[in-house]
Amino acid sequence: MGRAPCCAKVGLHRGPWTPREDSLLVNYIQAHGEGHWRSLPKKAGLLRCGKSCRLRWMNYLRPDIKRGNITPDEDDLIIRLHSLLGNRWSLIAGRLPGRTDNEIKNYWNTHLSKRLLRSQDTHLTHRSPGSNKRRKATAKSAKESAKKLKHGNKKSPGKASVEAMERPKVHLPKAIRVTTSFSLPRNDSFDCNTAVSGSSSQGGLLDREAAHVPWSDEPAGVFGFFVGDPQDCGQHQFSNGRNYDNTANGHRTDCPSEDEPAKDQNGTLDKLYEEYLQLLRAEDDHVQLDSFAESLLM
DNA sequence: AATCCTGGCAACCGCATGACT
DNA sequence: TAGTCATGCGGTTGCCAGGAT
Repeated sequence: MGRAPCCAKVGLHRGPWTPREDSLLVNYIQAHGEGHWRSLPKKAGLLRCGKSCRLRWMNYLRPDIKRGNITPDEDDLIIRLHSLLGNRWSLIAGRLPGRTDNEIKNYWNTHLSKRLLRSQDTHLTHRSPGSNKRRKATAKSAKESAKKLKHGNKKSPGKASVEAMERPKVHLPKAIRVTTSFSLPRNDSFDCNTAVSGSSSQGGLLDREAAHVPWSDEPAGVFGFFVGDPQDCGQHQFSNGRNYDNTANGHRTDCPSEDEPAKDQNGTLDKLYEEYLQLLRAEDDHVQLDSFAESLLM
C-alpha cells in the first residue's frame, strides 16, 4: 500500500516552537477546532508540518494539559498500568487526566525504569547500590546503546533483548484499534476526550481516544474499569462505561450519549471488574493478567 | 572558572491502520 | 480492489540546563 510522505520537508520550520507559532496554532484551533492537521499549518499561517502541529497541540498547548511533577499517586498508577499494558503510553495516559503519552513515556524512561531497575538490582542480586558515578555511567551507556540501535535497525530485534536485560518484565499485547461506524465532528473530540477520569489515584476508563472511540459513542465491548490499588477499592468507583468521577480539573468529563447501551452490560462489566480485581490480588499470575488485559483490549 | 558529563524533555521519525476515493 | 490520505502511536534523537570534576 502506498504512502505519501507526511509533508514536504523543504521550507518548513523544525525544532523548538516559538511563542508566535504557538499563538498562531492556538488561535486557529480555538477558531476552527482540532483536526485536518495536514491542511492546518497552511490555513493557520504556520511553516510547520501537520504532524508537528498536532504533536505540539497534543503535548503542550492543549488547555487541559496538567503541568508540574508527577504525583506519587500518578507514579504508582503508571507503574501498575505499565506492568499491565506495557509500553502503551497512550492507554496509560488515558488514565492520567492532563498527562500526555509523551510525558508519561519520558517519565518512565527517565525515572521509573531506572528506579525499578535499581530495586530489581537490590532485590535480585543483593548487591549494594552503586555509587552515583556508577549509576550515571550505566544510564549513559543505556542511552548510548539506545542511540546505536537507531542506525540501520530502527525496529531492531536486538532492542528487545537489551530491554529484557535492563527492564522488568513488560507485557506487550498487540495494539488494537477499536473503531465504530459512528463518527463525530472532530471539534467535538476535544471536550469529550479530556480529563476522562478523576484523580489519578482513582483510576479511570479505558482510553477512549486511544481506542479511537468518541465519548458519545458507546459501542458494545468498550467500557471502563477501575485500575488502582485493590486495597483502596472502597474509595473508588468502578466506572462501567458511565459512572465515573468527572471532577478533574473542573472539566466536564462525561459526554453522555443519547442511547446508553452500556447500561445493558452492567452485569457483564461487574463480573469483568471482579475478575480483574481477583487477578490483581494474585499479582504473580502474569499470564492471567496478560490474557485478561488482552481481552479488554480486543 | 572552565570543561565535561548526565538527565530531562520537546520534538522528530517511521510505521500502522482506518477512511476515503 | 488498490492507491492515497489522515491520523495516532511508540521509539528515538538532539538540545540544554545543571551538576560534577
